[in-house]
Amino acid sequence: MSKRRTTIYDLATLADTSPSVVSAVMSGSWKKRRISEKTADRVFKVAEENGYSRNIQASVLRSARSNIVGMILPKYDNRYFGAIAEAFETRAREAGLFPVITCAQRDPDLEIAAARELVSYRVDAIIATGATDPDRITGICKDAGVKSFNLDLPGALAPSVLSDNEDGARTLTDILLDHCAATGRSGPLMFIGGRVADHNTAARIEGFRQAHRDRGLTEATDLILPCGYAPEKAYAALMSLKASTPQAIFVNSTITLEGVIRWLSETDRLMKGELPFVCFDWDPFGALLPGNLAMARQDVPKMMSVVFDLLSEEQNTPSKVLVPCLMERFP
Amino acid sequence: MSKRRTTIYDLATLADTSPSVVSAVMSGSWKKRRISEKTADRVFKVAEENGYSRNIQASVLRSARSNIVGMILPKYDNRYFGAIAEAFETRAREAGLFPVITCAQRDPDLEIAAARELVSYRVDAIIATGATDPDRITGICKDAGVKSFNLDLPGALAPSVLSDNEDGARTLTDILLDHCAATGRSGPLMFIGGRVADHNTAARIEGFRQAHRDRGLTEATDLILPCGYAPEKAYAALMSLKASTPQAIFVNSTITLEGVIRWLSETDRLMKGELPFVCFDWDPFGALLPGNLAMARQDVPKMMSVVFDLLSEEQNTPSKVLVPCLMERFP
DNA sequence: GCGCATTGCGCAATCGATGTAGCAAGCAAT
DNA sequence: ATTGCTTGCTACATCGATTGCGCAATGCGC
Repeated sequence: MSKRRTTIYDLATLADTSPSVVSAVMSGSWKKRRISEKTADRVFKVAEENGYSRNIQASVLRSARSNIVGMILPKYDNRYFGAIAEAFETRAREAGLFPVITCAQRDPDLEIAAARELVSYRVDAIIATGATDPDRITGICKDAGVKSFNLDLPGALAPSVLSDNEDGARTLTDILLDHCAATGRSGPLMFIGGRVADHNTAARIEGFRQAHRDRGLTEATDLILPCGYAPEKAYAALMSLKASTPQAIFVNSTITLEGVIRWLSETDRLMKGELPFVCFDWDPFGALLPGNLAMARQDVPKMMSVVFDLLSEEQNTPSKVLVPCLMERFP
Repeated sequence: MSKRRTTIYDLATLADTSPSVVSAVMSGSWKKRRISEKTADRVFKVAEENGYSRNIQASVLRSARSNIVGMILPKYDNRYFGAIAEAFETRAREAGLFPVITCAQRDPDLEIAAARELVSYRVDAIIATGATDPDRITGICKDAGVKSFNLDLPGALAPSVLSDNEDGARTLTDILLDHCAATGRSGPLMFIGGRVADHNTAARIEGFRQAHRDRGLTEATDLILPCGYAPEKAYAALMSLKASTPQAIFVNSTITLEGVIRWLSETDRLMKGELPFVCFDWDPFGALLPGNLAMARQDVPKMMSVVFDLLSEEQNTPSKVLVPCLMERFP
């Protein structure tokens, strides 16, 4: 272990040339530097033979740009964030950048620590996904001259890319209401999951309300339960329901859906498909559960596309892009 | 953007001291280096005021160790790999290391490229998770004097940590066989998903067979379908079933389960819970599907524990640790 | 045989942090 | 007054790659 690694100086000696030439050859800038093909081949050969690997730290130290992009992600425990992680890595590589993801566990302090850490690594940009305090992260980036972007949750100080939550929620609610009308259900709908302070939850509640208003219905406010995202929270909220159970449910995320399903299952309502529901966010198994009418699948590839377009622009001014959700409807 | 960043030289001027002192203070080694508390406080203050952030590239370049650990992961699209990613990040941070995960999309070439890239970043160690060719990765690491470990799939040249696939499969099969006996089913069981060349699939098939042998049964070999992990593959395999349908199914992964469930659902068998199954790997929604008898949940925290214990050891000699699965049984 | 352009390459400074070696000041013991 | 030790700090070389500048050699036209 830990033998000294081959450097451009070693290769220069072996290829009987200078470190500058080796550097130029290995970094790909050798044509611009007018290195002859013959010399370049010689360098490539000895590099190959000696298992040379460029020291990126040294390279980054010297040059201004690091070609590293950082992403702060809350969790890896659902398909949405998993898809974001994969799409991010793919696009970053396509753009010739090295992707670094760091998971902040939905912990505000960890988010800030992660941002500082990424800045220490001299990343060219940070994408803050679902951050609790995006503007604070943007602040840290600005101090260091690092571009920053918000994904999934918007901030006021940097470009933000997110799903059109309001429109998605309106469509989902329409599906629920149509189904109720068709099956002769007339009671109130329930909205469960999320936090009111959370931008996305607020937007989805607004969409939920609007769908009601559009039909001249007044939704029962007491059936709106933004009890947090965690499955246990939703489960507890449902168990302690005082009022009569709802006719149908709008579930705010797949994480919340886990709790809802547990409740449905334990109260013997699941298999009968007795209680129709829709869900914001998509999961392949969740899609197959009885009673599931539709899921709003967020368009991750499109969102990431927009982010990387913004990334390639020179300036880094606040803006907000809404990406429509894809609707997955089940028979 | 891209204003010049504050360095230890700037801080040295501002705090009226030398760069060495600033370096010692910022790296935390100032007590050992006998810097007075007064001076240290002065440095801390100007660092704070100027939003100083240490240049890790410069630091790593100078010192031998980088304190970066890399992980190569196939995908982020299921709970198992998601849990691995999170556990890895958590443990790495606890150990004072910076975690970098890179996703190789189950692509052998990308795996190798990823290994080379991580080596370029001078990582102290690489954990290859579910790699198609772990020994090749170990080779690249050895050339560079980097420690390497295999997770989930074993290699011959580096320490390997994986689930006890054979034992888990045997237990799962026992559950299936018990259920069949109790419900008067006597036909053959089916094993579906995975690849025979894949170590884990082979081990699980062995466990599956053993459970049969232990009861004096001869399982029908033609019902062992290692058709790959992808949902579509499993779906296609099931659709083109010539023989009579099996009495019960052993599903080799949650990814494969997606295809199985689609088939069950489309052939109208799912909701009736007509076809009992078990599954290697766990998923919260999958756990609630009708007919699901049990899932083998791999003990990710324990596996990661073992990996980091090995990581802290001096040598890096091949070995193999099997971690038992946790069984989740459903009523 | 002179001037000028082009080709191919090397020199040396530089990026920012680290740590060894060494120096000056202060104090105590002899 | 001298020696020896501690304290608190500074100077400087170093890690490995990059890059502006310059220099020698060659080709070409006249």
